Amino acid sequence: MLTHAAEDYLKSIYKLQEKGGKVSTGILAEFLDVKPASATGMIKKLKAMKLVRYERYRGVTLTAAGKAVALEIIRHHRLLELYLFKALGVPWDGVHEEAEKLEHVISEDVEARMDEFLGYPTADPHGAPIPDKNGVVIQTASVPMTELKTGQSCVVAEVSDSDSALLRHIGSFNLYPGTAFRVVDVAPFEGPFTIDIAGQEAVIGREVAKHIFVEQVQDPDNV
Amino acid sequence: MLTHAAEDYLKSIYKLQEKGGKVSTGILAEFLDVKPASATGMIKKLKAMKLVRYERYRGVTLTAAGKAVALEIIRHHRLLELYLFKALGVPWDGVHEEAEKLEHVISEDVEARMDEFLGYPTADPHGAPIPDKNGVVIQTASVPMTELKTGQSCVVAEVSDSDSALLRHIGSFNLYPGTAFRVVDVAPFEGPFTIDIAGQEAVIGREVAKHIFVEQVQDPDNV
DNA sequence: TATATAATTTAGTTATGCCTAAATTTATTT
DNA sequence: AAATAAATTTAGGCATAACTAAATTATATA
Repeated sequence: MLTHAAEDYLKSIYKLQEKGGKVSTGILAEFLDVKPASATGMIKKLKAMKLVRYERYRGVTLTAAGKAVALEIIRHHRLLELYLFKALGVPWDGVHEEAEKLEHVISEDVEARMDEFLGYPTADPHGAPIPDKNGVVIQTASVPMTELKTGQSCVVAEVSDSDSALLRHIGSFNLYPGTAFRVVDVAPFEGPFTIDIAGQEAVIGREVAKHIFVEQVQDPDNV
Repeated sequence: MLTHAAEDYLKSIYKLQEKGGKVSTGILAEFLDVKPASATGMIKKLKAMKLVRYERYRGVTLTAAGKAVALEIIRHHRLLELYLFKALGVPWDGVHEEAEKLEHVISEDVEARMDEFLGYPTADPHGAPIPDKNGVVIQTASVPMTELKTGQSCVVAEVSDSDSALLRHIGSFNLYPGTAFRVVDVAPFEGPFTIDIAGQEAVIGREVAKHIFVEQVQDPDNV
């Protein structure tokens, strides 16, 4: 069996690999809040287990076996988040931290039971896709809210889940995945977004907007 | 924070202390399937944290602080067992193993939510008492089934939870906590018990009977 | 092309928690 | 009271996973 640390490394490599191919030791170390030397050490162990491809100074990528493990852990994490949210009422800004500990520990049996209880869901409370039992992920094409222009309408697809204070803030505007809104104004000089959410206006700063991803963008001028 | 290993030691010391006061290093090591030298090492660390009282060759006991930690872990474990059983349908011979891993990892918040969901229960699926938030345990006066005589009636109070094959076997007779039965016959020379469970007869060997604890014993001759 | 800077790796250290083997202490017999 | 048996402790190791500091390699700049 893999150690918790090894599982965390594989999960992180997967996530970093998604946006940019090969993953450097430094990026990986930073992502895991660990010194680069520590990352080198773990990468070597993972290579010996044939879970990653690696050449010194050349970065690391997952093998098929490594990717399968990474997706299994991510599936655990996201199913747990949704289960904690729906079955136990844990607030959406708290589920990430809790799932981070549980993901390494639940059995496949319990996972299957949660999956069934939830009706085989495809997204977690933050809108992130839940890989299926075979590791298939349904990716949606979403863009950061920062790319929106005045007048555009869209739906929240996903929100970063790592910062719980940020999640509480976003939640205070009811900007959950699935929520529709329209951009009323974009202030100049990198200014904030004023948006309309079901009749309620809200002002969203750029730093916050970076962490909100939207889809189904409709430009009213082209309709 | 305490390590998982330290929590397991405290839990074990508590359980051994219940039946027999001071706990020797050897007994503790055997219980945890660890070498006595390992137990000595951990005991010293626990003493430094003021969680146990200890003098070499004199055995170990929990301090108030240590007992509080032990009861908290036991509460986690038993609430988890019941939650897995009731909310997710995990069979009663599987909940122990799963809870053993989860007990060190769930937050107090999630524990409180499970407690509420379950309606503030007082016993786990095997009949073991669940300590309350303040560490108060309601002990019931139960006796091993091996002490029963022909003709006596009683109710199952508790069943050992550590051996899952044994639990499956006991479950096949429907001998769950709360189940009433009457002793029809006790075979001589340490022989098996024949019992009547709601009209169904079952033959229970002595090794199995040792792990079943009963209460409310009624001797029909004295009624 | 040479050099400076940044990234990465190596080597050696620390801490936890387990192990075995040998030495020591305590308890039990005779 | 001495010998034996049992329990306990000490001492020395192993594995994991982090760290720091120094050495090496790659990349960018002049």
